[in-house]
Amino acid sequence: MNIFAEFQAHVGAAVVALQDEGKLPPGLDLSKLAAEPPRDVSHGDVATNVAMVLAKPAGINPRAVAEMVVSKLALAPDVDALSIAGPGFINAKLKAQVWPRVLTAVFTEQEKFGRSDLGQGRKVNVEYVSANPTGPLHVGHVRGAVFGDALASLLDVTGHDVTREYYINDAGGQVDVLARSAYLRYLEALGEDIGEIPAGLYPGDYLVPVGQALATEFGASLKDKRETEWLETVKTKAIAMMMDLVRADLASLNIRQEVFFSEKSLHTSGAVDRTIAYLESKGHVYKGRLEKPKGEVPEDWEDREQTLFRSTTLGDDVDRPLKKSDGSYTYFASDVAYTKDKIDRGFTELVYVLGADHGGYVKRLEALAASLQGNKNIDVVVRLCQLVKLFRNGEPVRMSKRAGEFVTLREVVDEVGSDVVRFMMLMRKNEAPLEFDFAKVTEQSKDNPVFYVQYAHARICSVLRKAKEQGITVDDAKAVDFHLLTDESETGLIRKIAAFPRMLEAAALAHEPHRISFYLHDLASDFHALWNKGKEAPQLRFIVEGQIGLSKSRLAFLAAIRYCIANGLRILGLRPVEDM
RNA sequence: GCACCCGUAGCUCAGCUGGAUCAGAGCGCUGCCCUCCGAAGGCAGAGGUCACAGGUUCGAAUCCUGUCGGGUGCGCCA
Repeated sequence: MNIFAEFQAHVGAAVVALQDEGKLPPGLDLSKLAAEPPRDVSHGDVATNVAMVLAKPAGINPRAVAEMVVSKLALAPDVDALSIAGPGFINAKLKAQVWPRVLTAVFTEQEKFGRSDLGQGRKVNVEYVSANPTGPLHVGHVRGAVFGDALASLLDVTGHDVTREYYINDAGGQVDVLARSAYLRYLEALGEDIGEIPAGLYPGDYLVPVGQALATEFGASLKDKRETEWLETVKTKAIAMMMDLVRADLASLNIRQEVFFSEKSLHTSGAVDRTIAYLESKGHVYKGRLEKPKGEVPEDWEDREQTLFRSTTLGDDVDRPLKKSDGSYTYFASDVAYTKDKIDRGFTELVYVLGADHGGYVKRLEALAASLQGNKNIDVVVRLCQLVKLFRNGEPVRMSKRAGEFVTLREVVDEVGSDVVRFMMLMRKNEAPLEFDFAKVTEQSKDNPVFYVQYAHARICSVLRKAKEQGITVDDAKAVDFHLLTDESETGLIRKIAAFPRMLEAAALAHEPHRISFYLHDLASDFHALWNKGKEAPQLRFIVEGQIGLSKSRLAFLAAIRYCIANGLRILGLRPVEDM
């Protein structure tokens, strides 16, 4: 149940009715129409901007439009009073009966409360993490991983057909480096003294098990061969083992992607050749020269003719090379085929969650989709996640890339827990940098938002337990009289609950899961306030001595708040706790 | 040089895709609230020229242009 969506539907119907009567012109664009909670509760329960939206295209002044719409809306169910305010806002006060209905809806929908069909089953591909398979994930990957996962869940509950995907960069030079590094560990496992790991190779000891596995599987058979003979074998094994590592890291954060897409497969299947030939036939590929880069010029820069993707005509800054000087394909060439593959799989929205350092990549991804979409309409949504700055007791945590001395994802999760990591990553807009202090996020106080929200949930559970001990239980919404909830702080909370579905839709449209975190913090805050009110005003407590009817309605009300918090937390990928 | 992101209270940040007495929350500071459902909480006070200057319209923290400041990136790495 979404009172705002319902009201908006009434408004839409009113407009149609007025058009039928010839009072409003046909063909008006209603896409900007909104029904939302007013800033100030004293204005009412729902507000709509119809009049302002339609005034100009209809050529009628806003107040007049508002009056016409009001005359129709007066007949709508649940509407108690309407008023026109300011430049033409229509404020509606809803009948008292809606609030009990909201609570009844939550109580019956339970885990499903908040879901919607906003996306109408649209096929959305959410690609996130996609870290090179050369080692365990580190802190730099955490934010994108959590963000992508939460966003995918958010799109899922709002009616999208979501696929969570990881692109494995298993085709470039860095996996050759991986193979050479693993080969050293293989020699080590065979008993050779390998000494210090040479610069340019991966020194991390997470490759030791790979060496051992190679030794077990192949014995000494790879030992005296030339690199060209063992490279593929070692590479395949190493990548497979690194991906197991990555999957385990992700699992520690409760993340499970369903598709792991291999870049290499795009080359072996001929998809890269095919797609580039296709683009060529469409005139998007040509031979030409690029201007010298303006910033720091690479040492080996040379002016040469090359195969280019004409992305500038589709909004990019420069055309993008598809082949290196040695004739092999660039990384971008793989992306051409990969994008085509996604489109062929039926996705019409491609979401990319990338690190902020990939900002320069956005335009070419958009250009790519535009060149490959054919008669479909493909939306590309790129979300960039800013850096996470690590602190411990206010002091920045130093990291050195040398000697594999970076903080791993696993270390962070092991220290503070998956729930804390996830919530903290979502307490900021993705474009804003984020500070993460190991000490603060595990603090058990209101300063810690994760704790604060979980505490509200646990407190509710505590009351429900206590009530049960006293023999008061609520199983059926019909047996509850929600009209008994009349205190301001109660109705305020009910309004907030009623806004939950709308909040989710808005967050999904904006691709901003952090809104859920803020909503939950807000809801928890209102709840804690109500709780404390009961200390001074005993009649506001949830369990009121001698008043079973009132107590039951309060308990059912609490249960509704609980569903809201729990559902929100689950979308963010946290487990609501009943006890702490 | 160009592109993208950011600039809101002393600090960390929200601001619901242009809405209304809208300039907000938390921390920090000051003063309060447990005989009582979990004080691991709550209430109240103080604090800002929304970086700056123009523009768009009924209306701008939000959109456009320019300036200043911070971050990221800029062919043959992935």
